[in-house]
Amino acid sequence: MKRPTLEVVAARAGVSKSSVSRVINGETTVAPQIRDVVMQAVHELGYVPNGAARNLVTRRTDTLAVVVSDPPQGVVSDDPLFSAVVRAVSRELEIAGKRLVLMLAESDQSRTRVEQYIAGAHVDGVLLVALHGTDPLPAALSRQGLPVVSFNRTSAQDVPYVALDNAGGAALAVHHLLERGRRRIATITGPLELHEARERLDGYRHTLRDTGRRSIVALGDFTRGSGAEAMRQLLEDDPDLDAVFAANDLMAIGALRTLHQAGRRVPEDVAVVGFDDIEAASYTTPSLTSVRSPMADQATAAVHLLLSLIDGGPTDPVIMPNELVVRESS
Amino acid sequence: MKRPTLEVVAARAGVSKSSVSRVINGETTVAPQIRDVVMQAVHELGYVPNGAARNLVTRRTDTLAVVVSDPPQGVVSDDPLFSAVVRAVSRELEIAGKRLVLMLAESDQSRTRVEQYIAGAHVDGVLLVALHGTDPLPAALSRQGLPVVSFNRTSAQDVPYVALDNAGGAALAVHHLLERGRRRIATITGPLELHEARERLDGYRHTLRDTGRRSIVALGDFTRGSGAEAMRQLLEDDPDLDAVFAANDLMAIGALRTLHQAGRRVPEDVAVVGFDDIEAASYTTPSLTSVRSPMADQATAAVHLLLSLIDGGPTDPVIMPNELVVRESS
DNA sequence: CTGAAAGCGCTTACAG
DNA sequence: CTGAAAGCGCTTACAG
Repeated sequence: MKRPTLEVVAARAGVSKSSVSRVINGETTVAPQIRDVVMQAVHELGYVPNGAARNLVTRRTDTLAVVVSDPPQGVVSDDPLFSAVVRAVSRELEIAGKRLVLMLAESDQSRTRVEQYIAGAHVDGVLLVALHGTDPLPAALSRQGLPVVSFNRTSAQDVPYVALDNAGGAALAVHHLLERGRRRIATITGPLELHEARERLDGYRHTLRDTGRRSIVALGDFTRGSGAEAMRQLLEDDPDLDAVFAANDLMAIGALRTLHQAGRRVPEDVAVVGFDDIEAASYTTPSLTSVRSPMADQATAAVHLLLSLIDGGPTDPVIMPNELVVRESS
Repeated sequence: MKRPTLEVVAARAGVSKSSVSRVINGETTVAPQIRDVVMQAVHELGYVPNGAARNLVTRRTDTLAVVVSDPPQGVVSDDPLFSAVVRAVSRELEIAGKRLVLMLAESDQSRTRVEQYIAGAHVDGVLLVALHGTDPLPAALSRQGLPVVSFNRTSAQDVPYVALDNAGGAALAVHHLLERGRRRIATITGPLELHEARERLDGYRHTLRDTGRRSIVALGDFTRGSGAEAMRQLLEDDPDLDAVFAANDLMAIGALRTLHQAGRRVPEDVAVVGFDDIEAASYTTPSLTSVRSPMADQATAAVHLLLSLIDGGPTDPVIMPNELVVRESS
C-alpha cells in the first residue's frame, strides 16, 4: 500500500493541490468548506506530508543537531550528565516542534562526518556539547554559516553559548565550609586545560584569599581515581586539613574513599564538598554535599538560545547560577 | 554565499549533471578523467549534496529513529541505562553510516507526534526502547509498514526484538548466594507488570525450588525507596534471612541503607546482590555485587537486527546473556 | 479565496 | 561510458 500524496488527496477532495497544501499548513485564507472537505480526505487516506519534499522546497527541516564532542573515555559522555542534558534538550525541542538528530563526535573521523552532515542541509541549527574549550568543531561548524550554539564556553569567539557560573559555584562551596568552621580547606582540581576546571579553581582561590586564607591545591583530572590519589597527597602534605572541595563529584567520591582508608571521619575530621550533584552523590556513605549544576535548565536555555539565533533574535551568552545541596559529608 | 548545487558543479567541470551524480555516488562506470575533473570541481566549490533532494528521489534517508517510550519519571529514562544505550546505538549507527533521530515518548501527546513523524517518511526504520510490554507504540509503528525493532520483548507479536536473559541472570545471582553458603535468600521484585520484573522473579523462584528451598518475596517497583521499604518488611517478616537478591541495583541500594540502619552487617550478616550493574553499584559501601546487563552489547545487537530487517535479512529474536560482577556485598 | 504552473536539487531509466 | 529528460512530492508566487 503506497503512501498517498498531495495529489491523491486533492483528487479525492475535488480541489487543487494548492488548496490541500494550504489546509495542511494551517493557512487562514481557506474557505471553511474547502477546509472541511480536505480534512475529510486527509483522514480517510491517512495522509501525512512527505518530509523530504517539504524540506526541499521550504529549505527548512525543523530538525536540530545535538553534537556531543568528546573523546570516547571523555568527561562529558561517560558521566551522568549526558543523559540529563540529552533528555532536557529533547523535551525542549519537542515543545518547540523540532526534531533532534544526535551525533557523537568521538574521533577526528566522526568529526568529519558531522561536518559533512551539517553541510548537507539536513538541519536548521546545531547545539554543540563539548567540554574542551579548544575543540575545533565550534569554529568549523560556525564557518558553515549555520546557526550554532554551544553548551559551554568555547574558544570560537562568535559562537553564542550557555555556561555555568563555575567560579560562583566554587565560592558557594568554600563559603559553606567556612561557615561550618573549617579553617584548612584544600581543593582537588580538574584538568586545567578545561575552562570548568580553571574557573572552579579560581572561585576557590579568590574566596579563600578574600578571607585571608591560603590555598591548598592538588591536581586531578575529573576521574574518581585521580580524586583518590590527590586526596592521599593532600593528607601527606597537610595532615591538619579539615575540609576538601573537589571540582567534581567523581573526584569527591574518590576522596571519600581515601579518607575512609586513612581512618579520617567525614565530616567530623574532614568535610567534603563536590561539584555537579550527580546521582551517585546521594548514594555514597556519607552522602555527598555538592554544588548542583542545573544541567536541565542549562540545556533548556541552550535550546532557547539556539531557537532565538535561528529566528534572528538576541544571542547574548547566558550564565547559569548554581546552588549548594548540603548532605552528610559537610 | 549560497550552497552550490549539482548543476553548478557540472558547469564548472564541463560535464553533465548525470556524471557528477555518478561520481558523487561512487559508481564505477565513470571514466577516470571525468571522475578527476568532477572531484576537482567538488573540492573547489565545497559541494555537498542536498540531503532533502536526495532523500526525495531515493526514498531513503539513511536515518533511523530511536524512540524511548516511558513515562517522565519512568524506569528507562531516568536511570543510568539511558546514556549507555543511546551512546552505544549512536556509535553503531555511525559505523553503519546511518544517522540517529532521538525521540522521547513520555506522554500520549508525544506518542502521537512520534507516529506522525514516522509516517512522514523521515526515517528508514525505528528502534524502540520501551520497558512496558504493554506499550501501544510497537504495534502502532509496525502497522505503518516501517521496519521496527524493539530493545525489549513486547506484546506486539510481529516486532523483532533483543532481550536480556532475565531469568538466567537471576539464577546466576541465586546460585552465587547458595555457593556462598546462604540458606535464607529473599528477593525484592520490580513492578510485576514489567516483563523484566516477572522474569527475574521467575529465575529466582525456579532456582530456589530446584534446590528445595522456599522463596521469600517482597514487592518493589524498581525505585530506591521501594527497595528500602521492602527490605524493612523482609527483616520484620523473616529476621533470620541471610541474603537478598534485588531485581535491580537501585532497590539493592535502598536495601543496603535499611540493613545499615538495622545494624546488619553486609555481607557478614546479610549478603546483597543487585541487577543491572549501574555505575553507582561500585560507589556504595560496601560496593554492590550485581548481575551485569550488557546494555551496550544489547544496543549493538538491536541496531544490527534493525539493519538486517531493513535489508530484508533474518529477524530472529536475540537473547543476551548476563554475567555476575562480584563485589563486597556478597 | 482558488488554481495552474514553476521550481526546489537531486537520481535514474533511457538512448545513444 | 555519457547526456537529455523525466520525475520524486511538495510549496509558493502569480493571475484571476
